[in-house]
Amino acid sequence: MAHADGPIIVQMDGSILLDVHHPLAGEARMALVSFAELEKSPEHFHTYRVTALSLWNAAAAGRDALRIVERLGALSRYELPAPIVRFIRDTMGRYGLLELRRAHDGLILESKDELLLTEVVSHKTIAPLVREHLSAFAVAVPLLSRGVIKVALTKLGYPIRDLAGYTEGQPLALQLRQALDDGSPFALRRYQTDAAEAFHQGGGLEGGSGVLTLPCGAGKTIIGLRAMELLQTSTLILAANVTAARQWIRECCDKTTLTEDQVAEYSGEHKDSAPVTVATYQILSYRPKGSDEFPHLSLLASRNWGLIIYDEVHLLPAPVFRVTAEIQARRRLGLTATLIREDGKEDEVFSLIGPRKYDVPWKDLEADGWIATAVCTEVRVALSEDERREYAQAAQREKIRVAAEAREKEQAVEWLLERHRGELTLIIGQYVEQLERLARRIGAPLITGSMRQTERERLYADFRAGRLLTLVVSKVANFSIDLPDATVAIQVSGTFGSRQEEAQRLGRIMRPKKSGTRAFFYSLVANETRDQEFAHSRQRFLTEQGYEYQIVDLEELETGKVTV
DNA sequence: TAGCTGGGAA
DNA sequence: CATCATCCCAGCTA
Repeated sequence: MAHADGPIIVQMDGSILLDVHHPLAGEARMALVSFAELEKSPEHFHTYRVTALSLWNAAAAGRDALRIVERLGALSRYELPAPIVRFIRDTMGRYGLLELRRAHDGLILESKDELLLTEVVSHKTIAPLVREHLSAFAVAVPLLSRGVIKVALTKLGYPIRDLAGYTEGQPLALQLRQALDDGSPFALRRYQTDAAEAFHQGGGLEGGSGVLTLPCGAGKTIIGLRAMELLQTSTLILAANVTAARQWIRECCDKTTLTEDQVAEYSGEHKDSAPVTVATYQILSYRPKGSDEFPHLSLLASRNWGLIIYDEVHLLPAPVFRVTAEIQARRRLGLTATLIREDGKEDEVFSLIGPRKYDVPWKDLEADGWIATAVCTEVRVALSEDERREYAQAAQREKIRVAAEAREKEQAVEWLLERHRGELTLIIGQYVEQLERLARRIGAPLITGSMRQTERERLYADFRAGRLLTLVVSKVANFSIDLPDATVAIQVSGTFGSRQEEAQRLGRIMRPKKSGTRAFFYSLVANETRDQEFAHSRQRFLTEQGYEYQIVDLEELETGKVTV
């Protein structure tokens, strides 16, 4: 039932406006995030959109279309447009109309809807995969087509419920430890147990493939280890870089009963294999030039893996997708902070790894004290007259850089450093030249990709120990998990619209602090330029998670008109 | 055998 | 939309 003063407005085109100043805005956002995606987040009204994929994820999580429509109606200011109600019902209703089951030597695709089955199997992407027509309600499909057919049917709009089950994999006994080497007790947090359980439940059929989304610093690794403990089987872990890979190895040895010889690294440096093997995505997608072979992909078939863990699953490269399509009988766990792929292949993650099984909102962890309370501020600076002229004359792509490198950002950095004097501060940016200039000006060391690892570690150690309070870092901050945590982060420039990157960078200051302290995240933006557009695009994911950016002008800060 | 450098990839 | 990371490998030195 619509209310004259509801917080949301559902429009004919499928967009949903949320009045962020409404008293029920928080509640509405929580409801929306479970079945819609945030598209834009300007100051007063945020725009969400229900998409097929967001609805299927909701359906896979057991949500009901009627309940969603009811909830939407209750929060809506006006009567829901009929086409939207229909879209939600139809889309969610299509999830699981087709089912895939295991037969003696292959797979059976079946549906209670005879017409639907006839229609999809005659489609040009599906027809070649059909081996035999068994009845009006079922066709036979070869085992190896399991992944391909799932991708094809999701693209057709009829995602399959995959009930074909899994191979058990080679058994491997392991337990999480009760206490660590230093004697401190080790126990899972509630949401970690729940997330692993959500992945596992349903046991042999539906459970065992899917994605868990958790904030940076929520302990994704621990959840992976718990999944291994639930399954007691040999496991292949795929990580985004060697630092992360080694982190997994350390955690396996520290926090489970696995011994060092049971855990191996498979990377450019080491090509070892063990019941638990950790490999990088890059080595799997390595192809010698001129060749069309992937020499290391055979790792996936080299052992009878019972579980494959995809760390940072949003980074999964194309060749790994292809093999993943062929190993659909292995249990698959995807872990990520955002699930957003900047290349738009979310539907393939959905089809090949599995639907989202559990989602821990950032604000929930904040409320429970597992991550710090973050205060986000967008600080606007002006272009100088010279810069304005340069900006006006520059070609489209040049404009981006001119705005991103606005000199007044340096002044803003100095002001903020003064404001947070004595606190551990990271200054993060995208252009090395800009960062070099900035580092010189404030007299702080700069870390970029070209600095050797040993040198970086020395600076990180100084920073951690508090001997060094300010550190300027390039995109190294997007990747390395060994980067120390700070209480203040100042972002001077970033990749076009990358929500992933913004989340990572905020994550740098999210480790829980001593009680009472807060973490500060500043994003510096050049006024009246494309810098703004990019900044807002980047902020979308965190806005979806309930973070609000206070917008201030540098001038207002300097004159004391506003405080942060 | 280890450690560094540079090229190429995605 | 380009920039800057990363990684892997080959080839070199010691």
